[in-house]
Amino acid sequence: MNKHRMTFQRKKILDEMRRYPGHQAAEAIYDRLKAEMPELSLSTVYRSLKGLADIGQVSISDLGDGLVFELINSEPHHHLVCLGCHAVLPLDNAEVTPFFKQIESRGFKIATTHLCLYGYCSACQEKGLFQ
Amino acid sequence: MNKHRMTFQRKKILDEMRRYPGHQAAEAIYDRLKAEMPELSLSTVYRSLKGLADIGQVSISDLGDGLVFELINSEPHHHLVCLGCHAVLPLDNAEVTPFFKQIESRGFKIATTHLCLYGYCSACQEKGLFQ
DNA sequence: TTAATTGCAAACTCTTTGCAGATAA
DNA sequence: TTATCTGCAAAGAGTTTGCAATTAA
Repeated sequence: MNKHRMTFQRKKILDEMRRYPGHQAAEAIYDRLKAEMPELSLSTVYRSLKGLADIGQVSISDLGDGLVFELINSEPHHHLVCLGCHAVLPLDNAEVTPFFKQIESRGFKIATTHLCLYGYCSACQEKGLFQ
Repeated sequence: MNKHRMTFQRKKILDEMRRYPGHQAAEAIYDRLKAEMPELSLSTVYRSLKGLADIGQVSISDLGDGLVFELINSEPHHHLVCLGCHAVLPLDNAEVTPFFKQIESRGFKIATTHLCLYGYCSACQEKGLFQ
């Protein structure tokens, strides 16, 4: 496997990843493409994503819930997740960047582009919905 | 499952975790205990660790290479996980606290006590093991 | 042409579950 | 006593691999 071919399946997978930026499981991509490509197989999705990772178009990470794939150019995006009401609040990248930069200044190159912090929103704190 | 019993197996598992502090896979604990408890089963190790997590003695995380279990020490502790070599590097709480404090200053109370950031250690960056 | 890719099915690893007997409280 | 726990085996997820047919370059 030295040369990489841009097959119909891989084009479709890339298109689909552009349509849904951010981390995605192989099966999520597969499920959505399956509608228009009923003969597509999940192993092709896995192999294509690894192939796309080889040529630097896709990143692969295991963030603790199975492999997730992401287009290399996706914008960093972060969230605060409320354990009380399950609200998902945006966390501005500008707020995260200095923290990441500080860590990177000592040699560790951070790949995390989707940070999730868990806790309690102000409404749930007032309701006493924490610890 | 409302009450938790401190069985022989769970005592041994706790002892073993005290002997090897830090993140451990269930199978690693199982393999070591198997020597002196040949009848021990891996499912008992998994269930005991989940039981110990229920009563707050053990934490469970998935750092990208399967579940790992760790004795709880009340201190928040954070890690940098290398996607290249799976090294787990400590991230000092003092470095994380100001970032958390800043977010909390706007009303969101963070409950996350074990932050994991994924990326590439300096050795893997040199090897080109990223992107 | 021909090495890379595909779909399918089966294999593999890690984790969970059902069950009947054993045991801590 | 009795709800919880155990070992075993089997089931489940998620991911990978072998194979013969297909296809991009």
